[in-house]
Parts: sequence; structure tokens; C-alpha cells
Amino acid sequence: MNIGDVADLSGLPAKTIRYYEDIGLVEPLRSSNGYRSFRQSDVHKLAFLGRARALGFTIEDCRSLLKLYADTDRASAEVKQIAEEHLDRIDSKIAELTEMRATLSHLVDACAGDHRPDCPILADLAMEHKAGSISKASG
Amino acid sequence: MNIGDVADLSGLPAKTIRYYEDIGLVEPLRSSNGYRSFRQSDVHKLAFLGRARALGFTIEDCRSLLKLYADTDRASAEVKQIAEEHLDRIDSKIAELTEMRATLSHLVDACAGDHRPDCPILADLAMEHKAGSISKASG
DNA sequence: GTTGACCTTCCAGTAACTGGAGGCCCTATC
DNA sequence: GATAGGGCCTCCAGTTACTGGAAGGTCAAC
Repeated sequence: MNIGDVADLSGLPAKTIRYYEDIGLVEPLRSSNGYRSFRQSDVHKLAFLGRARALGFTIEDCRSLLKLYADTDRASAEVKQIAEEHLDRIDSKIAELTEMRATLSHLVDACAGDHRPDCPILADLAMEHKAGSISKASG
Repeated sequence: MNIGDVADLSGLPAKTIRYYEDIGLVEPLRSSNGYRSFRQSDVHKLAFLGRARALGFTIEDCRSLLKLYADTDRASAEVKQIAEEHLDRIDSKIAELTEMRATLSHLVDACAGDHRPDCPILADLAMEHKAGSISKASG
């Protein structure tokens, strides 16, 4: 199977598949013409990678997960640990974004958004922030 | 004022401040010894940048915001637009992460996390995903 | 034999820094 | 005057996970 077919099957761009080979996540064979030749197992691996990446696992996580997947003697605890750490990272990120969102949406609500120059958003960014941040936004 | 003092005042690492100069966000003067010499206005700008970055604005957003901040003839609508677009990006990101979180937490809950090899997490990553994804996770 | 699609490699760029090497400047102390 | 220590300088490379593009080989069809 050539890279184009695998790209179609796995949903990953050919570029990405080549990149995954570069960093050692897959090792397709080579045809006599130099083209990569993917086996079913390669396609399977790539689909696995695509799903793991879609869940936000890092490439290094993926590498570990693939290793565990290949190891039928693995302990599920190892897999679970990776997933839980990732879950924690996601939670932190969500918390961070949610805070940003709250502040920002206050500011946006407070801004008239008209032709006049007065702008609570800029005012907030410019101010010294001695005490509580958005102060008068009553929302 | 030397870069170290400004770093302390603004909370930004000296490296970051140099970087911001590189990309033209601030233009400190230079002392005769070659050291950067920051004015109050530079410090103010850097603090502004620090807060904008903390709200997740991109560097290019920051550049635009600084420009608007400096322009007393600005329309607040321009500022608001930047903020709203950013808010949308944040919302998309939160939605994406929340979805990941949901799937992942189902999988984590379904995984025994013991010495045995059976693992719903790996099973899910490996499977063909013909229909609905997590299927039997009753949570 | 020539299109045109597909494949190859290699290089550069993305976002926003961060780390480190190699080296100058300044102050204090002996 | 020499030295130790910090702080400052520039420049280069690395981070994450790709993505775009150039230059060129391969293959099937017409």
C-alpha cells in the first residue's frame, strides 16, 4: 500500500505519516522504486495514532501507548497512568482557559464596541491591577 | 532601568523581554555600555503585554492591542472585535478539550488499572470505531 | 513520449519562547 | 592591580507536531 492510500484510510495527511516514520512511530517497508510500502499492521498503527492524537495525547504518550499495546504482558495500570496524567493536563488547561474566558467575557461585555475610544478592555490591560481585577463589571 | 529590574517589575523573564524587543513590541534605549535602558513607558508596555498574554492573546493580537492603546482616536469596536475573536478561539478550545476529557475519563473509569493486561483504553484506541465510540462504558 | 498524478528527499517555517555558550561590564574586595 | 561575582550582551539551537514548498524520480495512460 502506498502512502496516499494509507492517508485516505487513516485520515492522516501523507506528510504526517512521513513525519511519524521520521520519529520512529511506524516503520513501513520500501518497494524497489523507493516508495513506502505499508502493511495492514502499519495502517492499524497509524489509525491508533490518529485516535490517540485526537484525544490529545502527546507524541511521546503515543509512543508509550504503542509500546504498551504491542506488549501483551503489560499491566493496564501503566496505560491508565498515562491516561490519568493526560486527563490532569486537560483539566489544568480547561481551568486555565475557563479563567481567561471569565475575565475576557466580563471585559467584552463592558466594552461598548462603538466608534468611541473609551475601552474597558484596554483600560484593564493597561492598569496597575493593584487589587481585584475587573471591579465594576457588574455581570 | 536595566532589564533585570524590568523583569522583576513586569514579571516577565528577561529572555522574554529581549524576545519582545526582537519582534518589535518594545524599543528600549541603549546605554553607552550597550545595556538596554528601559523607560517607564517601556515598563508599562511590558506589563500590558504580560497581562494580554496572560489572557491568552497571541503576540499578533498584542501588537494590534498595543497599537490601539497608543491611538487615542481608536474605536473601541476594534478592540472589542479582537477580544471577541479571541473569546471564540477560547470557547472552541474549551469545547475541544471538554470533549476529549469526556471520552478519556470514560475510558479511564473503565480501566481496572491493575497488573492485568486487559485495557479498555488501548482497546478503544485500537478499534475500528465503526459506530458510537465508548459503547459499554455505563458511566 | 509526454502529460499528470503520485512518490521521494530536504529545507524552512510555524508560536512563543527557553536554554546555553562565549564573552563583555561593573562593583566589591583583597 | 587582580580577582570574584553577578548582570548584561549576542547568537545559535531546541521545543511541539506538524505543514508548505522546491526539486526531482516513478508510473499509468493516452
